[in-house]
Amino acid sequence: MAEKEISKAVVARLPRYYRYLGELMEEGVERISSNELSLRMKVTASQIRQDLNNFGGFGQQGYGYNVKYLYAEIAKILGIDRQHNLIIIGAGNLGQAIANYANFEKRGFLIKGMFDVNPRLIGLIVRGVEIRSIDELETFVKENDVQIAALTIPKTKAPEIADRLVKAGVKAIWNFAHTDLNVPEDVVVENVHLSESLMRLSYRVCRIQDREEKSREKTQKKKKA
Amino acid sequence: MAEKEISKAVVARLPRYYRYLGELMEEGVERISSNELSLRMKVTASQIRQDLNNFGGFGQQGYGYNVKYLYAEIAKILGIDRQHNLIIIGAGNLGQAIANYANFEKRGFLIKGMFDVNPRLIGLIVRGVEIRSIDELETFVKENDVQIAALTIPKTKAPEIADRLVKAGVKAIWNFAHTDLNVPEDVVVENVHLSESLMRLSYRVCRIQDREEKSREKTQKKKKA
DNA sequence: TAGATTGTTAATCGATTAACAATC
DNA sequence: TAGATTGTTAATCGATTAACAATC
Repeated sequence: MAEKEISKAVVARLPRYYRYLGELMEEGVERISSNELSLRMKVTASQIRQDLNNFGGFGQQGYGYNVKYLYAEIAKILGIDRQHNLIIIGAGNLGQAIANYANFEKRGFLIKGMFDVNPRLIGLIVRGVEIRSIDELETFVKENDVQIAALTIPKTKAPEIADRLVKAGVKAIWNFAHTDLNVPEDVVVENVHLSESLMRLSYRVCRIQDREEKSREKTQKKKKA
Repeated sequence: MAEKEISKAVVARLPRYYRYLGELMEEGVERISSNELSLRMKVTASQIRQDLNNFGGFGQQGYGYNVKYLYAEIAKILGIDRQHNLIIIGAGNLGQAIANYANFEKRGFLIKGMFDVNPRLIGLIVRGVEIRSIDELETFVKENDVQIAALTIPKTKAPEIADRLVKAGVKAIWNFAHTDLNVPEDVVVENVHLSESLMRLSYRVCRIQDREEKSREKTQKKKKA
């Protein structure tokens, strides 16, 4: 009965399935075959079936998948049917952007508090959540059963705060700081490195620009010849 | 001379190499072997050498890699030695967070303008950049040679704006809207789906929680026995 | 030269796709 | 029952790791 470890690639795709199923529900679609879904999502039907079968047989031969049912099942797998208490460290624009994103609460992510070092921010209320001094961090985490901390602070402070969070009992860090964090293996870190994302974009734009330039040069040559 | 296509996985790792090399430079380290770097980055030395050799031989046998040189070479590969003109569509918290991130300018990303539909935001200046009405979008893109647009708007408006951007000549979209975009193949889309990132985090936290619960049950059973 | 470390080829591993029997 | 579509096994493809000859 040893739980087979699910590959990272599969898990990474689940939220996208979830999103498409949500859209289908909104459209009033009741059932969908892996083939139809594959056309919408631009992946292979085979991959969809393989991915889902890592977690169980959610479909029915000759019928396909019941949209509502599959949607609920994926929610369970992702754990967004449970409640997660969350805090945000760093009440700058990025921290506030996260606090203001309403849909998180629908998915079970409850923002319990925000923290900052800036005295001008402390005491302010963002979306019903008070910004507190970072000094209160440990007490607050323990008293409010906080599992997840979003880290939207400069990279210089991130490792120290990460340590404090782990010691206080936080189980997961959603890391927006531009640095990697070292945590014990029973603590989860999910990185969102925006600058790296932008560099990947830059790489791809440049490749296209270069290609276009090259094809222009070719036409130039042809004209001369 | 057919340029071999570099795999997505390799490109995805480049910015991380770049970041670590930057840190090494700050520490005053002049050279580094693939093995030393592999220990720092927690990847295999083999992978580092393979990755880099996709773009050329940047090292020297018996010596390793010159940090400064490799740093500069990766910058060239990623195209962050060139200038990219960027606009931000959506001047909410997320848009302002991006505008305020100073380091982007160091990497050649120049924020030319911000756009919003909210009349109360239009006219405001964020980090020296004026927030404009979305009506001015097309004119502005053409007059300012804008290549990249960051899309920090609700998913309902995203496809329409994406179309307008493409028609106006934008070559890349940094998409923060919670939806996929359809664009011609010579236009690049880099997605940052924060909600999906948070769901992946949720999945991993739940697995750890479940595991801990199970091991607690086991000890419970042992006690009874 | 001897030692170190790359660049590169070969071996392994894992993920994706194809195929089809099972079954609704 | 016939048709459709899953669940699952097998085949393929690609990415990672290991090994080592080349070379500084």
